[in-house]
Amino acid sequence: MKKPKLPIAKKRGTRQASHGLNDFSHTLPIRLLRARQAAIAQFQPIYRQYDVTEQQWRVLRMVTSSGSLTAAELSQAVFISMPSLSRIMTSLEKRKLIRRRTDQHDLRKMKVSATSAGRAMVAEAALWSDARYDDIARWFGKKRLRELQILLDDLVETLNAHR
Amino acid sequence: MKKPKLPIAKKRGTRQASHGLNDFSHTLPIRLLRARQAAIAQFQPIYRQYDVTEQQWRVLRMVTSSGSLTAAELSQAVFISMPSLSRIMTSLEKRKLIRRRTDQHDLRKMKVSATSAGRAMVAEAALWSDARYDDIARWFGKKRLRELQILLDDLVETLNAHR
DNA sequence: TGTTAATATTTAACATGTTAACTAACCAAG
DNA sequence: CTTGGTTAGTTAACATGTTAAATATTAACA
Repeated sequence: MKKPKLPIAKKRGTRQASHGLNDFSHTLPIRLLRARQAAIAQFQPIYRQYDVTEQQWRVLRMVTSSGSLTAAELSQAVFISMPSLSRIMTSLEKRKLIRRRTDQHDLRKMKVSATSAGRAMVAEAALWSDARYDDIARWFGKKRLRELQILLDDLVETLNAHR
Repeated sequence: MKKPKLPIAKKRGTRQASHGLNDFSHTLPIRLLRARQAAIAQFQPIYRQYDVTEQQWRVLRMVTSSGSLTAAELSQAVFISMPSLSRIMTSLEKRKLIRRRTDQHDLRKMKVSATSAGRAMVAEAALWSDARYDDIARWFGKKRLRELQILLDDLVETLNAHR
């Protein structure tokens, strides 16, 4: 309620960093998108090297680190919708990096697990990935990074509470 | 250089909200993705009502608020790649919400502008959109929201500086 | 001036995001 | 045991993200 609207954030010559709330091209969704792309870009060389997409990497890493999950559990964990996950699993299965089996106790469920080839690949790539993650923490500051993560989680919680 | 590697963040039974740095399923890219989806979800009713996607809305709003831009300028402003933008413009043009004309001074460039129908639609939808944005600021706290935005911008700057 | 390099946009090919429809298997009554 | 509702997963259809190639135009310069 109210709309003082600020003096339009005094357009500065650079037209760069105005942290205003209603500057189009700098809305919250766009900021989050930009941050995500910048973050992913840091890992791009690794994805290239192993010929996987960011999403495939998320799936592979999760499947490798957990014994064996159902598709639904995996979907939740890596935050990829079931339809997308279904396609990704098909492609990873073709490459023999993961395996899908129907659960013996509930024939609707699919248990997903990594092949030894998949495990080997992730083990190798994870070294680079972890190092990159440490770089980011060092450059940005561990404290600020943690602060950002908490804010992000809180934002999600707040928004989901109001739906 | 160095790898103290922390005591693996002492696995806690819950395996839920640890704000740790290397908990799969809670990496920075996934967190940013989740936050973005939660934010977009707040505006979904509006997109539905006007039958536009989030991206189309970004384009429409920017085109409407700026007199007339080139496709490249628009692409930068709304953070959508030229290939995607090209398709989006085609679809918005079919719906007669925007117009494309070749620049008279440089026949390579395309000037994009909103039709009066496009302007009318955005003017109406923007009321709802702005209200939603204010809601978010109120729920989450203006101060924290600004803090988050600054952190996001700084993260982008930091990451882009190290490429 | 004629060749070549650079710029702006589009198209193509493929992976993913999203919504809805579809299939198969479970499960709770009756 | 069978009807009807629910759950898990896939498929379909369409929009977008991404990379590379294609086109057209402009700029640079020998």
